Amino acid sequence: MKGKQLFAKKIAEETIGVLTEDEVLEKIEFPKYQEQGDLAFPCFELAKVYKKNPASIATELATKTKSSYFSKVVSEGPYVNCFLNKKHVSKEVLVEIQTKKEAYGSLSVGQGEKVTIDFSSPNIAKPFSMGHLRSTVIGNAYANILEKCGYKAIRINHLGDWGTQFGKLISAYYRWGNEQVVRQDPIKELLKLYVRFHEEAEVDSRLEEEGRLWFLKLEQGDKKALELWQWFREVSLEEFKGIYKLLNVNFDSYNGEAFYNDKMEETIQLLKGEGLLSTSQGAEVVTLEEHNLPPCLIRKSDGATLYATRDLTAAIYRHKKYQFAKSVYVVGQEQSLHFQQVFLVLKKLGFNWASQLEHLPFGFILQNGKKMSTRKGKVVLLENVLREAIAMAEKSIEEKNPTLQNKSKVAHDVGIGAIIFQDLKTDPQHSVEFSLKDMLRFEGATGPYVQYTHARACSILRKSNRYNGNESLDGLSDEPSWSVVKKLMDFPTKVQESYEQANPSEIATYLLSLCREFNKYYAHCKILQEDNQLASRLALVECAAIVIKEGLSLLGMQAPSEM
RNA sequence: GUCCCAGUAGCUCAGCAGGAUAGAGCAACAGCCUUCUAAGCUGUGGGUCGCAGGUUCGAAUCCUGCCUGGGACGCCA
Repeated sequence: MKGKQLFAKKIAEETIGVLTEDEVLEKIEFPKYQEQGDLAFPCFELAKVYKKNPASIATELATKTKSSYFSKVVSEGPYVNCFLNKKHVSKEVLVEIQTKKEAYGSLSVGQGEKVTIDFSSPNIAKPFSMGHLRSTVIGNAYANILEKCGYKAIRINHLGDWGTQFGKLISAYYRWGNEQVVRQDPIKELLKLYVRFHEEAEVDSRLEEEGRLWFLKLEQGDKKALELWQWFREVSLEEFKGIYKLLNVNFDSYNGEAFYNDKMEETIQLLKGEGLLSTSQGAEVVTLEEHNLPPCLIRKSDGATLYATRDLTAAIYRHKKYQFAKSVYVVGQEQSLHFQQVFLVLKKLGFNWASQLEHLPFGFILQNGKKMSTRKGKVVLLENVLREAIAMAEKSIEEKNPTLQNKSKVAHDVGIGAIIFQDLKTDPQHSVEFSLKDMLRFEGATGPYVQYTHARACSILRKSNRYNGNESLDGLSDEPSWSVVKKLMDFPTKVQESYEQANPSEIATYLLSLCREFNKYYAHCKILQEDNQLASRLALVECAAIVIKEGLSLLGMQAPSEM
């Protein structure tokens, strides 16, 4: 990275009055092909100013740009190509990583400020679906990235534990439910009831009515309704916590929608006080005509509250409680309009912190090109998938490394890692077709591939019994190791990009490229070989292990040292 | 109908604050384990970057229109 800065400085010195150092820095690119060097500066812009052809400008600049940091600077067509001094730069990079260890790549932009991050948020009495998996792993990874950037992340699981759906469920339970049956396998039975409700409601419209009525009762504190709700919530949460344990995800708060019940009246009064509420078709709404958006529904015509009311209340509560610098919602893209509305209503209420709210949408998990639907009962249960992944990892270990210690722990880390990585490697915004086959794949561009690379690196370090990381090194200048060093140099930039774009997949794809380079290196160089480069090679292996482990940790994955 | 998102190799995806020869993985085929973990590495084949215009010295990348798929659009969340 310093090389880039220096290159920019040198170029700027030669183009005084035309380009500033920062402008040069912006234009510098990384050539695609190794023969073209490590850094490149295109001269098209200068050609316009100097009214000369870019190639001759490049030639001129190339001869003038010199530093002990560069091994050579040459022109190639309209580009000035810079080759860094491999030995010099690699030594500096390796020492930096060895010194900073897992703190390598950390940023301080957050300055310890708080960011609340609302993610996972499954619905009570429904199975934990693949869609919630996305929210969970993306949210958790983004929270880790925020922390890497100096923020204090507050992880909030905004449980879907309130709403009309519970009226429907209670109604269904009273119609067809049986306590014994539900106790045996709560979520599965409750889902059955929920699905049946929707099936029957299609032919009998009175059911919808009844469901709404039960929810109203629930909201008014009806004892029987509350008891059932409480029961549904408890058994569900228990099951969810099992999944979080498997995924190794923790929350600072499980305050779901119900938590805001007694706080919503205040929000409604606030809206009323500001004169924002109006009545429309019997419901109370905040109009957003000036933004060309449909109105935000605050209270239904039957007096019950809505999703938006709860989200408004939650935002206000969270700001009061945490004084966040940012508040992020990792929720599916189908809710984009909803968040747009909620954020605008808060702005209309005069909260200047409304601009610090951010919806981080993600795409659907599709089945045959269509969104999965819980209502029709067509869901793939996450827990089964996780268990299957672990079992497959176990089988793999039996085949490949039967004498491994800690087999079950490693199988867990690898199986879960495969699932998490599969999800995080694609851009969150993109919808993805559900594929069990891809999730359970351990070869190629997968989590286990990255973990395996790490384990290999660790294995070498273990075998080099004399290496302790304190040997003085003189750097490496061969091509295979240089490719790895360049990747290692990229890590801080990637951390920053993944933060700025709120995109964990930046880290995942980066790790794949680093591992690819490392594995090439591993295949082509004998590392444990007694010569005067041994310490440098081992340092390279150690640094690769550090960065891979830290990268995986940002994604919420473990990095076993053997597998 | 209005708005949002996507369309890159047979499949899954990178690349998209414009830049040199469009990259991986899977699948197919051909190789590499008496030497650091073969969950790996090497090679071969495979592309009108949805279509048509435009901006630019230069477009997969930016703009406009169209086509295709998905989603959202008042009492679900």
